Amino acid sequence: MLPPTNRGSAAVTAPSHATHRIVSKLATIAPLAEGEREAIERLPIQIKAIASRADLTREGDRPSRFCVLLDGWACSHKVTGAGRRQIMAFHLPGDLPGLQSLHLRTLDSTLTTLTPCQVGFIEHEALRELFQAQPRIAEAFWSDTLVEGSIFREWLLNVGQREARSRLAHVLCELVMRIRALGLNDADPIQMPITQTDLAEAMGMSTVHVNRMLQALRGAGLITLERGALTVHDWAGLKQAGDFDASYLHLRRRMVG
Amino acid sequence: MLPPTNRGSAAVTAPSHATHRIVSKLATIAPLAEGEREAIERLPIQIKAIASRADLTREGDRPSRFCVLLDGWACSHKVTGAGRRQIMAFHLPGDLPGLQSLHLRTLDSTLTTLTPCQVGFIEHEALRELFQAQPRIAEAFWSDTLVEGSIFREWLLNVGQREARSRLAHVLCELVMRIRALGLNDADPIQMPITQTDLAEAMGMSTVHVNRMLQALRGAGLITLERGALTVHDWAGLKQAGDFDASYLHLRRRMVG
DNA sequence: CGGCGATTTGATAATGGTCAAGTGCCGTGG
DNA sequence: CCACGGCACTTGACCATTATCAAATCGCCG
Repeated sequence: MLPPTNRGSAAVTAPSHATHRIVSKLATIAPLAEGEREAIERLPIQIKAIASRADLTREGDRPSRFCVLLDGWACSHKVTGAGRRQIMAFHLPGDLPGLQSLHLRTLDSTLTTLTPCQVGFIEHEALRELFQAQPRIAEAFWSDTLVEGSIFREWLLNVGQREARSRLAHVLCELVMRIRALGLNDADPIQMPITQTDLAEAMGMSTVHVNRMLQALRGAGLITLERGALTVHDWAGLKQAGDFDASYLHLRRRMVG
Repeated sequence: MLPPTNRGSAAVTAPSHATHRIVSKLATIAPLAEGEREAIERLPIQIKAIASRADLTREGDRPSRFCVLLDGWACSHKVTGAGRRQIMAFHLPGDLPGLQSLHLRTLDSTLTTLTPCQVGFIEHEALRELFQAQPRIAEAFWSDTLVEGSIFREWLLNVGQREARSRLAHVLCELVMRIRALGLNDADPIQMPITQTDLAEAMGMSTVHVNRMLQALRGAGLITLERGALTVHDWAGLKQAGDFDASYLHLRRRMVG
């Protein structure tokens, strides 16, 4: 009668620190009443430790549950027939990657960890019941998927229209803003555990060119990025270089200038 | 006591042919019960005729209503600080562009007509009331925004990773599929009232290069596109050239091979 | 007929890709 | 403690795709 053993640690009832991450994330976007927060924190969640560079779900899967990233970084990506990879989104702690599976039958991108991660899994059914009981919570989750859409649009603008240096600066600005909005890493340097190849695949450029553009930004005195640690020396300059305006993130409170 | 005159025709109660467009569109994505269809068709809608190349809503607006495109083509786009435009999405009849404004305070892209259009406007309030009465309808609308997100991801892959010829073929495949799925234009040639400059701005390439790539596709015997009329001579070949797989459109019924 | 926008063509240039090789960092195992 | 191996990063040389600029043609509408 013992629970089945799983790879990684598992707990079916919510340690509230896990579901609380969801509340914090949603709170950056939509207002939540106290009762709503509590209801979300009572969601049954199963927590697992996942290794770095492991696929959580794949394109075409039809999962019966969705993920909450509790700790670590992940990304969603797709690959062309010619084998070229595009990272569609970087996921930070609190993100709900693949929430779309709640309403769309099949997943259209692959979800992969970039670092070792703590991931929470919540059954669609549990969320659906919660939505029935408290429809306003559904609105908050819906808002989250809408913000995700807004970020995709900005990425499309970025990849389609901005030249390499500006494109890179823009992505760095976004990551800094999102990390700060979560209150994860307020002090410099900011932990940014992704490779230059990851950045390249997110921006539709070659790794070599990312390297050179990083050097350009460093040379201009805007940033340093070494061993996964980013220091922004000139936030205004970086914003300008990246043509960055945070409104597309739809954050309720602005953190940095 | 006469109703105020508007540019274009206006009617505050729904002619069901207008709201029926919404039902048809949603039905391509999510199943709807008969009662749900009827409830949607009773939504109060105000219909206006809009000229070609006119902005319906702009980035930063906070509208109290959202649009249904009833007839004609439109697009959403954003502009970089350097003045370069990216079209984020083409909107066909039945589309609900800017539905995001229901939950996000400000719009993050500009909605512009590409042809003369018939547009329906529905107050957010009316939709919110409908969602309260029939939560399953909210799911259908949510699904629509999720499919929109899926399309953005595919566009990102397209713009970021596919070379020009393939990128163009992919966009054409998508438009053909979406038009066919709506049952708008089953016969060849397909009306495609957009300029090569529009295509260029959607794909992040120059107009000149779009022109050359169109010639390449024509030279390969795949299509002809002249005066807004597209004929696909070799659908399988076009799909292959565009590395096209329609699953990201999340259509419930597949129309074309 | 005139004019304007859309399309087409040619010539030139640049951004950024590819290829190849070398350096540095870090964890593993002897 | 040190040698090894692998991966990330860096650099240089070369080149391809695609942008830009300029001008001509076409088609449509008034």
